Amino acid sequence: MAQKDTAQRILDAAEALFSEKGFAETSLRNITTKAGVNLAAVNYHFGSKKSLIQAVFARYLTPFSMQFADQLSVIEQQENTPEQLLKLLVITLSKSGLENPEKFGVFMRLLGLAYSQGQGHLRKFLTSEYGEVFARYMKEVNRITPQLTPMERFWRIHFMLGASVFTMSSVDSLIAMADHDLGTQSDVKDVIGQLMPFLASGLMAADNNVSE
Amino acid sequence: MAQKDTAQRILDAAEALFSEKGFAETSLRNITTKAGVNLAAVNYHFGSKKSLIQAVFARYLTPFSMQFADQLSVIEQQENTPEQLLKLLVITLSKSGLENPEKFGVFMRLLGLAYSQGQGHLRKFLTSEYGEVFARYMKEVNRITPQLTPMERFWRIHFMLGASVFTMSSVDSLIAMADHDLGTQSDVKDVIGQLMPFLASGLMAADNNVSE
DNA sequence: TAGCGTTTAAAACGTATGTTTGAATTTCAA
DNA sequence: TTGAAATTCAAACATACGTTTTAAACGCTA
Repeated sequence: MAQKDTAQRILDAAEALFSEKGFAETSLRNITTKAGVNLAAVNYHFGSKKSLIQAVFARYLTPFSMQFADQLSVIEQQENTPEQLLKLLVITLSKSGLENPEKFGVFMRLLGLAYSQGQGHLRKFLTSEYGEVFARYMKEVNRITPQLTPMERFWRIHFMLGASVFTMSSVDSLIAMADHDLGTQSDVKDVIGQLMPFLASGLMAADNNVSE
Repeated sequence: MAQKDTAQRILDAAEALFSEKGFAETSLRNITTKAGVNLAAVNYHFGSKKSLIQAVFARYLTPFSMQFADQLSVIEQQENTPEQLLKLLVITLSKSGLENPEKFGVFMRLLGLAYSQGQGHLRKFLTSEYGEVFARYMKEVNRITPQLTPMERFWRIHFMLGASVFTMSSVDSLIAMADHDLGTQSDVKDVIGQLMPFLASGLMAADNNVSE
């Protein structure tokens, strides 16, 4: 290798800039300047900007999905609470290259972008690569929520995902806002501590027959 | 006017394209082509692309915030349930130019973009224009959740906002997914019906002292 | 109708983007 | 050490962007 590892430094710079400004707003010149590599290195190592975006996700998601598949084998053979299933996600995230809260926030921001900005290629790439593991997790959610209709379960999962992604996408500025407004001093772990009972309660909420 | 109303047709086209592709991904040529007007008309009527983005939001939010301020005066003088406060939001949204679900989805998608893509000018514009009404609403939330610490309340509000924005941002494709997977046939009203008890339950969730 | 401010039109400007090129350089096994 | 492959580099390419310019067309009032 020439000086360290060009491809990895490109990934580092790209992931940081993507999570800050989005995909279209981040130019290859931004990335290569921050990475300290030549402009053409992106197309040499990754082929195109689209492939680079996919590679940024793959670096997180491939180790995560493997770790997650392992943990699922355990969970699948016991009874679980909603909090346990949620904790499995959080713990696996922290064991697959996302140990420090900063990386975690970046990852969640990327995940949010994949939903809001990912037009076609990203969506297809993600579902084709990691759809299977997700399906196994959903089976466990079904097991612990037999009282829910499939429709209720479907939507509540997405509500939970939305609350998580939205919050963690801008968790730094939200923490700053909270600390400023409330005089507290929180970190990402505190936020996750607040988030989990909220999600569990929402998932298990009583019937939604609201009287007019 | 020349043929109909150039400025309004620009706003229509811009709002549709912004909500589909985001701000940076939508060019003025996309907008003016869809609107059937000349390229220079955007800079003539709005001054710049940034001002156009702000104008797209103002067209929704200005009538909404006025309607909302009125409704708040009523709410402020009675006891309310979480569901009532949530319903106030939904109803006001549907009474201020967002009556049909399609428009509602577009609006929520724009709101999500304002969070994830709005760098500086949008954030400043929104808070300076509509921050006051939001503060009044928060006062009512405080009233009905005396058992929550300020920190719990702060985070749960953002969790609720996140679930709403995230879901409604891509509500069309989520509905399509649900209908495909479950064989159902839902609309935006159904999703809101699912969302409200989820949010209310999350907001009122019991203490978050999770045992290890 | 004459005149004036408003609005539209087509074209061009300067800049920034993703990508490609071809030569220079580095790497590493033979 | 040598030579082929892998990598880096500066430069240029073609394209798309936001914006500006200049002139023509329109709408309205006097």
